[in-house]
Amino acid sequence: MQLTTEHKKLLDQAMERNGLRATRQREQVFSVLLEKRDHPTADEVFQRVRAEMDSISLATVYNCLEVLVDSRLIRQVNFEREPTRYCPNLTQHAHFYCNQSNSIIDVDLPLDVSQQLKALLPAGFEVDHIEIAFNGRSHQQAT
Amino acid sequence: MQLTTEHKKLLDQAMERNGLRATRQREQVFSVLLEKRDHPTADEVFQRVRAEMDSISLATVYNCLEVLVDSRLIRQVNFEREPTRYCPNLTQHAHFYCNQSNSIIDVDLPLDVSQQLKALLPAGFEVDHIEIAFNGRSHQQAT
DNA sequence: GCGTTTAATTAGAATAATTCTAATTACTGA
DNA sequence: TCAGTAATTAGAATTATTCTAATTAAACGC
Repeated sequence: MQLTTEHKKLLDQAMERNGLRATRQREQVFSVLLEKRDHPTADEVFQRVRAEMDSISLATVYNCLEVLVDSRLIRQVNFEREPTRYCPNLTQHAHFYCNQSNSIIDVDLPLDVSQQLKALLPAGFEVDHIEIAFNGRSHQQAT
Repeated sequence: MQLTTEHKKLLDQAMERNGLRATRQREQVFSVLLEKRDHPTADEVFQRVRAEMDSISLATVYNCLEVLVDSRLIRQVNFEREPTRYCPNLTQHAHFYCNQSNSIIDVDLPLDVSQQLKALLPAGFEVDHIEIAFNGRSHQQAT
């Protein structure tokens, strides 16, 4: 699978900005994440990328994921002690972990709700990021 | 350090309820968590308990922590890829991770706010638990 | 109280995700 | 084309945690 020109540009610019190179490996990893947005683990990303680029190593996948996270092109999602998962959804959102299907669903987080959360903090607390994880069951289709 | 009679009773009842024994080790682990509420890791708990009971093993500490979590006497807190931390604060609360001091501060979570969060979910989503982690810096004293 | 059953503890090995290391390969710009 | 730097690679190392098998401790029936 190929990156759309739009995403390719996004990647190129982000790499440029950080003095890094938009390598084939980084493109592929990014592409795999955009293609199937099911919050794969590093190992799952590795399997998927390998289907198209069988020389890639797991270490490179980890490296690419780190670079993409640092460049703010993707987000890292941690849940309990499970392996880290990755998602390309950069809008403010929370995650819902369905215990039944073992899947993760993005939940849109309106600005006013995150403001309200920040308002819970005493003065002098500066927030970089809020991470919200719901845990439960859904009778919906998983994404 | 000793458990207060109140906490001892709490532990005894919880163990009873689950058909488990309130062993010396479990008492000590519980006591250590109640004494210094700084969200220690399993290893830190191990160090602290060992000061009073030098025969205890790390495996036992892990076992005790698991039992206490399962019996709902303590809570498990995960942050990114860091070692799991434990806290005896059972009230609804979020956590603030200060990047500066590397400490964790409990943030009270009013019922109406958690209701509001649950309201973000589409119909058919049943929530067991919401986990909220703030990330940033605080110019306050860390607890 | 004494032996038996069952649960808990222990030390150390095993596991699993991730990071590190050192060597090789690929870009980039003079 | 060459030099210099960045990225990739394979495999070793690390780290938190879990597992295993053996030992110890507690509880129960008598």
